[in-house]
Amino acid sequence: MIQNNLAKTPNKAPGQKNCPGDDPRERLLLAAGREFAEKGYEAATVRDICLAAGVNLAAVNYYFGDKRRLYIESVKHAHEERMRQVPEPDWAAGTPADRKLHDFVGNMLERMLGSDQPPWQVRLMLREVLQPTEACRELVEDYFRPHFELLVAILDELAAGRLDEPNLRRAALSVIGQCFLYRAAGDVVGMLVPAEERAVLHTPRELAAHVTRFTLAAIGAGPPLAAASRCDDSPRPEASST
Amino acid sequence: MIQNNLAKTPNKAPGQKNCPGDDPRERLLLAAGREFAEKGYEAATVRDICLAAGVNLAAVNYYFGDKRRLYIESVKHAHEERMRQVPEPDWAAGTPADRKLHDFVGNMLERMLGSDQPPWQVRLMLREVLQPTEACRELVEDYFRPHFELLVAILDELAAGRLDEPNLRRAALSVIGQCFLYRAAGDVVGMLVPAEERAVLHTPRELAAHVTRFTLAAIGAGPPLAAASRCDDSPRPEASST
DNA sequence: ACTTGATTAAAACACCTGTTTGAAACAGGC
DNA sequence: GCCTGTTTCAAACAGGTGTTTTAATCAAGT
Repeated sequence: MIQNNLAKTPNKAPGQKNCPGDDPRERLLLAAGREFAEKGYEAATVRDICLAAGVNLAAVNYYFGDKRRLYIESVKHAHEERMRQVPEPDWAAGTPADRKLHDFVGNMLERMLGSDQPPWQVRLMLREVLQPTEACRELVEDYFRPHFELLVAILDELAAGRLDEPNLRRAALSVIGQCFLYRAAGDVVGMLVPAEERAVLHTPRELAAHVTRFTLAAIGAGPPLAAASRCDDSPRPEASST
Repeated sequence: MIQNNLAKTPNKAPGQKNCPGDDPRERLLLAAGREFAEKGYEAATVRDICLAAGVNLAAVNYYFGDKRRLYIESVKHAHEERMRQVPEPDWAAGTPADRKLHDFVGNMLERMLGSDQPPWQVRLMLREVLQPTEACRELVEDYFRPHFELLVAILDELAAGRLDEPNLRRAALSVIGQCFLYRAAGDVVGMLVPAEERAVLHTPRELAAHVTRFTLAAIGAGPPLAAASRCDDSPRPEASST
């Protein structure tokens, strides 16, 4: 009768868990993620979460034991789901590096901003980035570091070995920073840029083009933005191996 | 006896308000700012704030009427104080634009990261940026927009009129984004970069140098990072000097 | 010295929070 | 049938929250 250790997973139907109203545990994870993402850990209440999930108040204790553990699990869940939603691009051998960079940036912006509207999973992860808790380290190792290393490798290819590791890392952070701003400070950016300009130029696709051009020029693998340079016309063909 | 409208300012000694233990209102504003910056709006309690400020619990109601209004006032207060602490650079006429960019970036990083440790005022403003409340619009108009316009003007000077307004704005956001990342996601950056490298290269001074070089190269006003270009040796003298 | 108004202090007030309880409902095994 | 373990439910708990009240204190003003 006394439930000292938590019920990991309900006993019924362990095979089929994709039905929407199926698993109360799954429903809790989903509702909790949404609520935490929107309001933050403190402001989100387990009562609202349970109400949104359509489960009893005691379920959070039954399945997770604690609000804190529910939060951690919901972060992991969101991150796993988001990884499934947006897979890393897989390039054919011989794809030019500048194309890879463009795809990578586009992919990252797509994941951050979403094609239609920013997904709550990213907002939840953003909270972890800004104020790390226990769930953060895992998030970094499983999710951010592989992407980061991939970006560094692409930049290394673009620089053709002319940049050492520290400079490659800083350049990678410059790329990420450019994208990250639109995600984290999107509201403020929206106040600084005219609305019509935002509607046209601040789409994931346009932003990806801008960030890619900006970065290629910065590391010397593409023409500068203000393109009236001395060595124009030939935008450095060395990095477009094809 | 009944205090329907709030006491705007205490009656005693309106002239001298710089004494540390002087004005309870001032002390509340300070303690509230610190507390809100560290824990966020919901997690910070008026009891802790009053304890830290050394005032009675009822003082927050007496001077501000409300927790929410105390928060808003503390944000404004922090922003005003931070503006006083780090004044905008004032260049002599004829200062080369690339020098201006370097100073601007250094100033922004200094303000964001602090020379010794990140100031709580910025952390408080950061929260507003990430999740705007009523205090945000005022913050943007009074604080961010002037800096943003200044940066756009510098970039315009560097591009020598070869970039239109939208592109200038996007370039400015690229500059801000590069700096912003280290502030907002500093912890995650710290996990991705080796500690010794961070200690040496992730200081405001070094970061300013990197961001400036990156940006100058991107808009075509400086040599690219991987500097083995075809038109090498002469890194576009139009904006050099120093 | 008395009055007046502003300020402080302690206690109490509702209300909401995360968490726990104990019993009821449900399943499958014998 | 009955029993067993799992899952749900409504109610209550203990503690903390923002806010309000009430009286006490203080500093002039006259």
